[in-house]
Amino acid sequence: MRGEGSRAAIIEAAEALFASQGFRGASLASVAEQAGLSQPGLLHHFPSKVALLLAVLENRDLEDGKVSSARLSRRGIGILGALENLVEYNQGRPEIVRLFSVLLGEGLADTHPAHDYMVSRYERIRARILRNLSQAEECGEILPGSDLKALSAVVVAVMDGLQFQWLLDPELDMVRCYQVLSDLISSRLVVHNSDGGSD
Amino acid sequence: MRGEGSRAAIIEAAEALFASQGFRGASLASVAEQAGLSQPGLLHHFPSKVALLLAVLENRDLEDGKVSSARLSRRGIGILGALENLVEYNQGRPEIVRLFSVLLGEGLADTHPAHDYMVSRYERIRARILRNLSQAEECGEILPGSDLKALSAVVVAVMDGLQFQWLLDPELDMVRCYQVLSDLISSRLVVHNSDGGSD
DNA sequence: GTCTATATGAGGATAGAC
DNA sequence: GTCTATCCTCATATAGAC
Repeated sequence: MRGEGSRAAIIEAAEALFASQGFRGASLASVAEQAGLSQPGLLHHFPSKVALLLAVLENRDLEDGKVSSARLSRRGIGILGALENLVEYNQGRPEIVRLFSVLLGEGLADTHPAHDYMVSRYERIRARILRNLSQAEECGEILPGSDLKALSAVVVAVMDGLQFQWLLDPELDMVRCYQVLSDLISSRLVVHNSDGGSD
Repeated sequence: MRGEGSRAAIIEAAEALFASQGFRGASLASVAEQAGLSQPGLLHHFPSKVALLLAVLENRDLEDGKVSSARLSRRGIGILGALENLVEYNQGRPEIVRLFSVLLGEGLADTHPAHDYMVSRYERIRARILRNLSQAEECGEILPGSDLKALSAVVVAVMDGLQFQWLLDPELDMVRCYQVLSDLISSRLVVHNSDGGSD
């Protein structure tokens, strides 16, 4: 009981402290304290600080996978609305957004333990959006001839960039900003039939 | 001679090392070594590590000010093209882009010495773009009724977000991606007269 | 202006008791 | 599974000689 409870408490504490101080900035002792045990006690559950970081990322993938598989399952152009939901969802959990933003910055260094994770994360995200957009093009939901690969990168870029601005200035309304992009795409690229396109 | 030369060498070295390792990750000793002197020798020129960081940022503002005052001086909707030039320019200097991206991530923590700098930096950038877009609206260059404040944030967000993706995947073509957004804005919001609007 | 030497502290990780 | 005690390394910063 106390064993598994500790592990979860450690991951939760690490999430919070890596988010607010970064991986480098947060000490194992501070994580341990917040989790309610000693620093060597923490290292009983995770062999090293890097292992703890990887566990935090793995745990996030797990948690987010539950939500996003439901939220992002829409096909074709519906991805734009699904991502808007995600932006709205994220606006309610600044700590998680901060965690990824901070680790994204740190992870740019190719020697950082989160580097490979970030590289594949963005490959995956862009590929997913591209798949939806390509599908939308094939179905005639959007006009052909656009550079959908570039568009995918733009959509991801806007979401990330807005997060940084929002974290620096909580007054900024990410949803409203995202909608500006989404509306531009819809009104310019999307075919608006009366006989619908989504299921 | 050796005095001023050292100061410049230190700032250059710090720029490179803060970019690749972050402010926290780079040690004063490593900066000093790359600048060709000892760590206490470095601290003769800058009283502390934080002072060195602020000097690096100040120096960047100075250097970038020279270029950007020339590049970004276009009025009204011309800002979109000016920013495209900036994206292209940035694609040729990954180290500077990395510096800002890394420090942006670190600077999210409100205790980080670069935090205040980042907050005012983004306020300033958005305000500048908003000013241009408002001007464009008044001149009739773009259709009235858009949320130009949100649009400004979106434009900035794309530029930043693309930089992160590019740093993780140098294959990504930032200019091409930026153009996708720029084209969306132009074709949807910009009034295309035959009698022109820019001087 | 630059150096060597050093003070001082923090952080990650290990050893071994309970 | 958790603790205390400890080791080792590294980093910032200072003192004082040249």
